[in-house]
Amino acid sequence: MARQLNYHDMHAVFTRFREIEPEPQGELHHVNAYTLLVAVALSAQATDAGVNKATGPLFARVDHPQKMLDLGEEALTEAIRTIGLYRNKARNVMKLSRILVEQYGGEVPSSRAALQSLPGVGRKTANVVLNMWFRQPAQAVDTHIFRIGNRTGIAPGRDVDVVERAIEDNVPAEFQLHAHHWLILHGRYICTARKPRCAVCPIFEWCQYEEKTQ
DNA sequence: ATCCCGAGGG
DNA sequence: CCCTCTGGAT
Repeated sequence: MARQLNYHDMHAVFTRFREIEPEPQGELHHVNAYTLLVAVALSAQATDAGVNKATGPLFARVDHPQKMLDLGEEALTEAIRTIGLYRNKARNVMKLSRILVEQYGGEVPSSRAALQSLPGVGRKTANVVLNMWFRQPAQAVDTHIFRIGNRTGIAPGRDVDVVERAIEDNVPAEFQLHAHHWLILHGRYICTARKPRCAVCPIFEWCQYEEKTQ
């Protein structure tokens, strides 16, 4: 496993990310806090492109938890069938929508505890909503960030909560808010799981990945 | 540790 | 064919 990069190298790495993309954006389609929450919940073990394909038509009509209740679980299941794990996801989104209507006035709560108490919403999903909607420096650790953290030395750790803490503790404060999307986009397009594109990697000189090419 | 699960890429 | 994709609940 890679060693944690020191402060100097961490600063250099994120400075490079910022030079390439000053305002990194997520790629999950959404129109408000509710649709963001649903989109992120649907994105488990699925690609953003795959989720967007299903949520485009869905969110055009359903952009509020009450409308989701009106739509019904059968129709939702059909609408998201092309996404993986669709039965569990449809069931969870229906339950979650009911809770939002009955307990939160149809709004998406802004506390981690409230978010994580929703069915189908774990720590990662809660962190993404906290980061993207409520603009908190929450560090969601997904498959990309776990892989990259360990390959590069940006945030090494055997499990996700160790990686999450490594990011909180070692990413310089000025980069905390955008760290999530910089790392996601790097993982999606450069440091891919299968054949990482080391030849075009902007942080190659700091990377500790033992199997890196070039 | 296992299950859920379709789409896309190699 | 096999692997991967912004995980969560049991």
